[in-house]
Amino acid sequence: MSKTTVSRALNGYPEVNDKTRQRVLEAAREAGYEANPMARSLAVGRSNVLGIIYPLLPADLGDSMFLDVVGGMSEALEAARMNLIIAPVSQANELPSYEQMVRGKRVDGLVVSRTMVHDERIAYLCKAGFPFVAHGRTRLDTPYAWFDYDNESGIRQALECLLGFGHQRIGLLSAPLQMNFACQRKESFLATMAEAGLHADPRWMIGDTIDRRSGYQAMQQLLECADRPTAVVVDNHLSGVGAVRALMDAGIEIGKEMSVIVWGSVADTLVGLDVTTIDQPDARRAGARMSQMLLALIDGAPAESLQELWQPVLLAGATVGPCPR
Amino acid sequence: MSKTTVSRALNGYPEVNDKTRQRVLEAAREAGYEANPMARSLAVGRSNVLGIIYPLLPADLGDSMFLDVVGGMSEALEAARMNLIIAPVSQANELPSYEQMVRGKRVDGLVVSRTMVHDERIAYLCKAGFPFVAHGRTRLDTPYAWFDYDNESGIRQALECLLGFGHQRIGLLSAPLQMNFACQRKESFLATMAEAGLHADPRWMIGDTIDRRSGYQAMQQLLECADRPTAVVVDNHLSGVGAVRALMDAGIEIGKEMSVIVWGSVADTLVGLDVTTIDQPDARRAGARMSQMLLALIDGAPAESLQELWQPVLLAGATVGPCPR
DNA sequence: TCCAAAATCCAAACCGGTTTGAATTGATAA
DNA sequence: TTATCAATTCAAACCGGTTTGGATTTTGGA
Repeated sequence: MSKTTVSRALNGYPEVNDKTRQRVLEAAREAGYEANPMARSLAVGRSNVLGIIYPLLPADLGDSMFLDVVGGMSEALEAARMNLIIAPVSQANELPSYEQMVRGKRVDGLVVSRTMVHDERIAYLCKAGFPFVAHGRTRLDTPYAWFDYDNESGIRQALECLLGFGHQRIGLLSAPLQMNFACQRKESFLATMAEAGLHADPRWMIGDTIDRRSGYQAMQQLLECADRPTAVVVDNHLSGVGAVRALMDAGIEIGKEMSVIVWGSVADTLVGLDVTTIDQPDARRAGARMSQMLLALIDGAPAESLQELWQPVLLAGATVGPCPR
Repeated sequence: MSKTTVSRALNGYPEVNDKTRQRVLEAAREAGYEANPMARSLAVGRSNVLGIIYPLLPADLGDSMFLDVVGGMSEALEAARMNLIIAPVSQANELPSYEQMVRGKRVDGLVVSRTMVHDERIAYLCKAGFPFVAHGRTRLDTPYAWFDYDNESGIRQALECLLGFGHQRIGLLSAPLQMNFACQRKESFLATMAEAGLHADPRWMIGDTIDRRSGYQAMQQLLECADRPTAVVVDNHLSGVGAVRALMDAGIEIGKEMSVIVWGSVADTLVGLDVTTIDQPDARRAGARMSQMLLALIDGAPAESLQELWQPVLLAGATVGPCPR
């Protein structure tokens, strides 16, 4: 029996007799044989693996949502008999890792997370013509596949809520503005405030708050303002945790003296305080969707047909109350 | 110029003229050439990749320590020009994934996390003679490489602390006892209590508390006891968060009416409450160490020389106080 | 019964590297 | 000058599969 026939029998090609196929399958099972995936992907030019390059930040980042998204991706891939790998890599090596992945053809497609406004990783993948789905958008002329939550809508919901409670002096804590989500959320913040005829005081908008410590410090800084705001929106949940903690430590009554809305689910993190949040629901389903999009892209679907915007939801908690005085 | 020479020039073999090597390197750089890792590992039988198979639990598990460990592993590997991949996989497919990894030789070695008392994954890897390091120990006759924190010492420290405060009625919330750490911690708990001449009431020892919800419910159950304990040790941090929350909701004054010690850093999670914890310091360094151990193992070091036990540290917080009257 | 078409099988080429063993070149010693 | 040995280089085999193109067998219809 030749290699050819065995290969065909195992891969379900039609030009092999049923009886022969049975014999082959039987023998394979008995010997515990399984094709060497290296050899296969070398021959076939496809690895049946999708990848995520995960940049390791210096600070802590217990990004619980990340694991959910990955979980969803992975589940969806099991049905397609594909695998997912995560390659954690120090931030400095991120771009080289992309080049390595692409040139080495270790994976058939990539998911790019934490998109920047101007993202060299995405620029590289576009230039190289390598299939990818961006988790979050970026500034780019050529069409590309992306999945994102609607930053504008989320901020608008939050501000409408605060405005409804009579707040007029509203602050914003932003992640670094090179990050696309931070940029979009800030722009939406400014636009919505302007529409409402309100002044967005620059002293109330603090940037580069991406972890607990910086969130804590930013809120402290805000509290020192002579005429501090009566409400604050925090654009990422780690900063949100720090900011809330700063309020607690300062003895400020949250939801009365100062209202707070945080983007991202703090519910899991902050025990004993029901924070009003802008929530991105269905993280797991989102991951599954991204897998499907990437598979479709690899199968030749046009990138411009693979762009999806999901809606965040404002979850009312106890950290928003009427504007004091 | 032949393939042979090029291959040797790029891989730094000595039997190639310096002038030739320079020419090759130059040309390679210019063409942006890089060897196809598939082809290489097919030929060489080594992939230069280490792996972790990450079982996706049904419930949430923002296991922040996991990311730190992975970060440390990855950093240590960059020096050795190797890569790390994490393959997330649904729990049911875990063992098949191990078989696939091993047979497919996709990785040169594996780290097994969340070890069980009787662990079929480890049994399989031993039988297959595949290099691995266990993150946590297991019950096994043959020697194997492992890295772990000293469960007995941690529990002993916690109990000595509580005993020092005069507590005698002490409860324990345990993760499922098939998990090795839970089993060891419970055994240490029983042993230490016995040594102190104290009775460990079965009603105060609750099992299967592995996430926030189960931790919450377990603590509720404990509170319903007619003669409830005055102190509780929780053997994992997610349950700890739930347990603390239950105390808060029940209006119990933590550290006065009820003392609590939690294994694992809750510090990040519980804002506004300084929990006494049994901490496993240096998660990042621990990851790095595990990488080194695995590399040594692959290079032929004997498994029995690669067993390392680090010491947890009791971090005093505000959740432990004198035994109430 | 015989022929064409379809079904089935196989040998060989290929994927892109590494490694073996032999051949060529250059240098040193007799 | 020549024999000897080391330094270089290269052709070919190999890793373990897939795929092409031709050969062989079966099937179906005239």
